[in-house]
Amino acid sequence: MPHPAARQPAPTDPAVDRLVEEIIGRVADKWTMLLIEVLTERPCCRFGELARACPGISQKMLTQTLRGMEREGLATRTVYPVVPPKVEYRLTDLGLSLGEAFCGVWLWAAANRATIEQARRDYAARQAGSPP
Amino acid sequence: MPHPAARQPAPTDPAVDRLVEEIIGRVADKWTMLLIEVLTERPCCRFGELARACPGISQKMLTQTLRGMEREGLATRTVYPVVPPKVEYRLTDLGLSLGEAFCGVWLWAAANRATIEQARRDYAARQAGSPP
DNA sequence: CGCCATGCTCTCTTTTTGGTAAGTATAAAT
DNA sequence: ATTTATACTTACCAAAAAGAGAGCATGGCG
Repeated sequence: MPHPAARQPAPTDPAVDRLVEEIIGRVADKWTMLLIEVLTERPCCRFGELARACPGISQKMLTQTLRGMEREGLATRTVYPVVPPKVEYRLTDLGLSLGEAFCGVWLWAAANRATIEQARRDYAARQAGSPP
Repeated sequence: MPHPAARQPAPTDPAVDRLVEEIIGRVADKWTMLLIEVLTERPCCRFGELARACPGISQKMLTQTLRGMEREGLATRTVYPVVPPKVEYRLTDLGLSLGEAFCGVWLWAAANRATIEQARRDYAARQAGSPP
């Protein structure tokens, strides 16, 4: 999605584009982003800690998201063979760098919040006004 | 999701956080991103042009995504009352700036493509190796 | 007259996603 | 002997998202 001027020297290879889109699709979901945020602030967390830090997430989604992050190389999972079980999660450098990259979108959203809310109101007003 | 060091002067208000997350959820989907890319490269497109530029998108999804972008203030929709119908879409400044913000993630994905693919292979190998 | 082009909109079906709840393993504590 | 804690996994079900395909409006064209 880069601005033309910002695109890397490499030519726009459609195959690369598709791959990048797929990666973004896998990586840019709500829970992954939240977990990256949590793990950036507290670099080493157990499963239960993460669950408490993500209000509203179900165990299933948490497990699923963490497994996905592990698969994509964003986080590591360390199992201590003790009982009761203990498992720790950390971001990899890759995960950390994704957090930084996503930072731009986060700041954009924060900065343009008011504009977007106004746009929604305008849109709603137009919808209500024109049909009659 | 900002890095602690990069967070804006404003304190981390949880209400703002939730709003920002919601905005990102609405704005950061596959088709919206693709459309922003297309409309950045070719600033004024008709519906049919956009459909052709997004291989695999259904009419329904295209309409739906464009309406969403209009609602959030990312794009404008101009209807020419002719027959057959003619409708033109353009990015707003907000839409353009989102493209720029998202550029960071795009570049991250492009730059780390190989690393991620390797991570996936490693993960798959670990899965295949340990169960037995 | 009949057909085409365009940008939808509507309905129906399939796929995907996510929630809930129960089950598992095991050592230590009571 | 029973309970507790932890990190899952599995089965089942409901809701949401997406795809397929038909229908619509209408002026110009042959």
